Amino acid sequence: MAATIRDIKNMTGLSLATISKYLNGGNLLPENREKIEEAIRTLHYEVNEMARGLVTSQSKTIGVVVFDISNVFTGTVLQYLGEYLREEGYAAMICDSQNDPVLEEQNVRFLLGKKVDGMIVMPVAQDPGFLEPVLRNHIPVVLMDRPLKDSRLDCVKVNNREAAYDAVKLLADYGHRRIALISADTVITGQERLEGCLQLLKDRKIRVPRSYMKVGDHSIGHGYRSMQELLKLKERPTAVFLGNFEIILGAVMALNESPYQCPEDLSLIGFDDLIISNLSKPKLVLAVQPLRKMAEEAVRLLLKRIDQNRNGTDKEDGQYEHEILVLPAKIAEGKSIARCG
Amino acid sequence: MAATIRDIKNMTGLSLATISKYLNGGNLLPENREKIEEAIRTLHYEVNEMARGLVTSQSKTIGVVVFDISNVFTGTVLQYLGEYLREEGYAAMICDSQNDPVLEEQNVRFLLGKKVDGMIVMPVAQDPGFLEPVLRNHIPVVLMDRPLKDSRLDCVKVNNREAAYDAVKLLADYGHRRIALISADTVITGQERLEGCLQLLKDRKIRVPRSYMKVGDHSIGHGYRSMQELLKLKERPTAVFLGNFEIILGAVMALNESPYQCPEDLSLIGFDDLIISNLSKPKLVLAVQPLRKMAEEAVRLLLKRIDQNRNGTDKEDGQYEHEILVLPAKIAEGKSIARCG
DNA sequence: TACATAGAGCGAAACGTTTCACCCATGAAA
DNA sequence: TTTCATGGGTGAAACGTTTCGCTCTATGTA
Repeated sequence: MAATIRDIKNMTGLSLATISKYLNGGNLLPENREKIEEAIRTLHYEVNEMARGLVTSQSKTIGVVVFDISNVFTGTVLQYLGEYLREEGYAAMICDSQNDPVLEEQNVRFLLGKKVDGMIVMPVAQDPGFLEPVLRNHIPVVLMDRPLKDSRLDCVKVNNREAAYDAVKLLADYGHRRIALISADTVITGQERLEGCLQLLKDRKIRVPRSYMKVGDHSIGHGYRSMQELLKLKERPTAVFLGNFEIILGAVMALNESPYQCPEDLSLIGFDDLIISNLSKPKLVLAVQPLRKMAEEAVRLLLKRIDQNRNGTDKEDGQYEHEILVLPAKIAEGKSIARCG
Repeated sequence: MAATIRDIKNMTGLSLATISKYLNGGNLLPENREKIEEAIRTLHYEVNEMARGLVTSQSKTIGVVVFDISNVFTGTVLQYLGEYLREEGYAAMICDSQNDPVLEEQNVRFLLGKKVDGMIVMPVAQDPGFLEPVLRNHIPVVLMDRPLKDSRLDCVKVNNREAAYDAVKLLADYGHRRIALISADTVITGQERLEGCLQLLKDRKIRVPRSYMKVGDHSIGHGYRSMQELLKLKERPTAVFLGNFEIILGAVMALNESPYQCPEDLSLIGFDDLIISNLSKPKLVLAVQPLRKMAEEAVRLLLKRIDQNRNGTDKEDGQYEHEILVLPAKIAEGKSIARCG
């Protein structure tokens, strides 16, 4: 039904090889170039990527596996990933793991069957075992956001520990000593941020009562309940660190329902995207992750690996030194922190 | 590098045809079946979908084009779509149009080049022209959420008009007469909801002052500002209809920052997902869209079309009667509406 | 003039499947 | 005994590209 290269051959009288050369940007006489272009136009010809893929053994398709597609963080990253991949002619096959390691493993196998040229993975599992089939097939993988303990895996992440450290430092610099943390220990990013917070508190010799440590998961509910509980304490904190977007959302809701004001009664600093800073009042001080940059670097790194693979540049057994790219989250100014004492 | 059907042939002594038959679920002697299975296991064989696709001219891939991947509504729909497609062995290639009609058109062409078997589109353009190349190639398309004026296009959507009508009716039934609307006219769904609201107000002979009509877009900002303005009016409304998720988010934030309480001072009813009902207090009354059902039906319909296409069941020129599936949004109970007067 | 060189084009083989038409037993029905 | 269907199996031709090695012509160089 659809036009093929052979139709163009019949129309122009040129050979298949020449037409193929044209399609792949080779040199030919302007005259022939013209002919081919006209044929393509009138025939509505489009390259059949499956045939091309069969011979080049490249699908020009990247598998993307995300821990949860239905949240804003993931959505934003996917948006940027899509952009950069498209620029390079790659399509993204996106699979959602719904925070389920079993589903995640299935996703990886599924994409492998689809012959993707590479994968970008935001993992849910803490153990890299599920990537074994990918590595065995020498398909390049780049992790995002969450590193895994395997020396063969590249990763693009954010300096969670340092950024969280700096965030709490800011609170301390403003004179706060009663600092509460609402964060998560269910994922590595949360753990790292927590570590950063605690490190600073230790460095500054600031004691944190048990009741100020609200460690749960990255959910609206956890943020909401934790903030409610904090506000009920006899000795309320004067400042709170909020570990991610969902936690911020929940915590701010709880605060707004209370009689307390930010920053007069409570200073806030948050970690994550900046959409929220536009809507919350006063504007929140935030450690902002460079999502766009992360996506760009992940794509760049993955495409580099793919290229290395094709040119056999990789060492014996497809082993190369893995790269861990750590991008800095920057503190964006706002008005949610008041001087204390 | 990777094992092929030919390796299996060499290992088992069977013919290519027989092995292919096995792969596609044909009948063979248990003995041979056994042999093949062992060969597959030891060779780590996996079907090369590109070769298969080339001869069957099926990629087992569906293109999904969404107006904006970075919001929760889209994310949730994508999650469900992915599930159902996967069940049928299809992968999803997702493209984000970033609310830009130009990008949308590019996305469609790009996916066409990738030889997708069908497309699911949540469109940004109001004009169906950008789907022309798809229709010309006889690739089935199913629209979601937003119908387009073209008799050849199937669509799965929600009864926005009726649900909005019912939502406002509920407010009226509770005795409210000063009802404000925060909604959008920039997309067809918003327009339909608006129409539903206005129809009821007309039926009940309830007058709406200009200042109660907050028509903008489906954004947090619009919800936030509109609510602020409504609360500043000398004659405040006693109830407000909130047109979608983002508007709810913004409006509730603004309300929480104000001295007014819901539902004592202001009754609320919202349109969209139910994540928010868990977090807002009091629990919001919502017209909930059956997102899961929508995804299921869209996939079912699309796969039906693909099947019809293959079996040549479609009428001359690939014309069949299009289907517009309208699913009911249901009002979910909550506590955000108080009796009035 | 002779000779190398580069550019443009060509034919044919390959990529890894599916599928068509055909073959051969085997066993049941006539 | 012949005929016929049936189940399991086969070889070879597709599918639509890319790519390898070759030819031919024109151009520049000695």
